[in-house]
Amino acid sequence: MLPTEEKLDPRVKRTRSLILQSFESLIAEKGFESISVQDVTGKAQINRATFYAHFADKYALLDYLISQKFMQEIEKRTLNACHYTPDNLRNMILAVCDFLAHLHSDCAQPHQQFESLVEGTIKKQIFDLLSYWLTQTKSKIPTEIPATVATWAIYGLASLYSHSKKRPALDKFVDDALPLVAVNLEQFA
Amino acid sequence: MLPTEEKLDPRVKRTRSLILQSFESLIAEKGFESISVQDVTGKAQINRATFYAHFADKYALLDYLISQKFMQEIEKRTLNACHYTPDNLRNMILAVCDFLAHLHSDCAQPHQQFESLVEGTIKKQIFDLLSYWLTQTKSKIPTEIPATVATWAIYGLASLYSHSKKRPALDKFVDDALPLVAVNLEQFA
DNA sequence: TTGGATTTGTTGGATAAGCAACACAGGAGA
DNA sequence: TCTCCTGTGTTGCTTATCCAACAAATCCAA
Repeated sequence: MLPTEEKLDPRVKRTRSLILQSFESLIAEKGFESISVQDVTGKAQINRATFYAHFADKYALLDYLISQKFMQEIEKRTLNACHYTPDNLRNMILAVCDFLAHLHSDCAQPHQQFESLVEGTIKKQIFDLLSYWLTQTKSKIPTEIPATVATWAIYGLASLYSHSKKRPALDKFVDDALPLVAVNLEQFA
Repeated sequence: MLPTEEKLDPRVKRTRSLILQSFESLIAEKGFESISVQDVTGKAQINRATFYAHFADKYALLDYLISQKFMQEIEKRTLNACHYTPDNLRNMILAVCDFLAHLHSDCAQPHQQFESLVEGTIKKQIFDLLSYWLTQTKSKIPTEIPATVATWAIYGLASLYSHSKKRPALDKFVDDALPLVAVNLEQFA
């Protein structure tokens, strides 16, 4: 379904990897908002023009980075090629919570702009994956509305969890939250 | 005198660096003799043809690597831009001993071929540096013969030191050895 | 507000790296 | 011996990256 590892020109892989690495460390160091494209290319030791051959701007780069990292989180739990079950849903919620929690500890001063960009990217990913799950069932039940509701609910829960001062035990948290999301998806189980 | 850091195309720097890194780790892993050019380019993730744009073969690569590392050892002790004094000579002997000792602990099964290639490369460097030192004096005394004698003596000493089962204290060793080399260079002091 | 400095995207032409194919040189085994 | 296999250098062509220069946008202090 998701061929993350395509056969690419080694130069392209190398350049992307250099860009991503330096971008990631710059985010940790000084925060997304204050990073310039020149900072990234300087640290990566690539030409600025080359950057623009890969990404439209630093927002596209952030989108790509976040997508990549989140996808890894999903693949780690082998949620990328399955269908809807309450247990898979539970694991997805865990994945999003983990992801956001790590993100907040890895990034300097997460400001509003950064947070909402991340939110957009992640919700897009969640929605696509959920939609895929729900269409795996033979029935022709429309998926857009339930997938939307679940997506927002899941992200909202993970956001709450990752921002809470003293984070509750994650398992307990998800135990409480899961039913409220699952109830909207029962027909696909 | 020795502009190690020229302004090069970043692609060239990157490629050389990748080649050197993978070569170094392969030497540590399986020894120089059994390394193929394909091993190096495979690990470095560069094209084999690109390798040949930089080095004639793996022997040229070894020569380059050893030269580089030795030069670093010399520069670390700021011996690259000075003239002959007994103290500088002492530091050079220390540098060669250190270099060979580290080399032997970093490389898998150092065989005869490897050792003699290293010897040739290092002696060339020592000779050039000594020649430079000796010509810094105003006098027109010929330098070739004394530089040669000192070069071989220094390398011989370092080889003895680095191969000895239980290495004696380096300072003591050099204290004993220094006068035997210095006696031939007194006229340049 | 103005003006200088910095950053942003973009372009055309130069150059390094990638790739596939080739002939050739050992080495191992039937 | 013959063949198979692996590694070596080399070549012509393609593609990605580099570079310098540019106009436009943005910022910031005077």
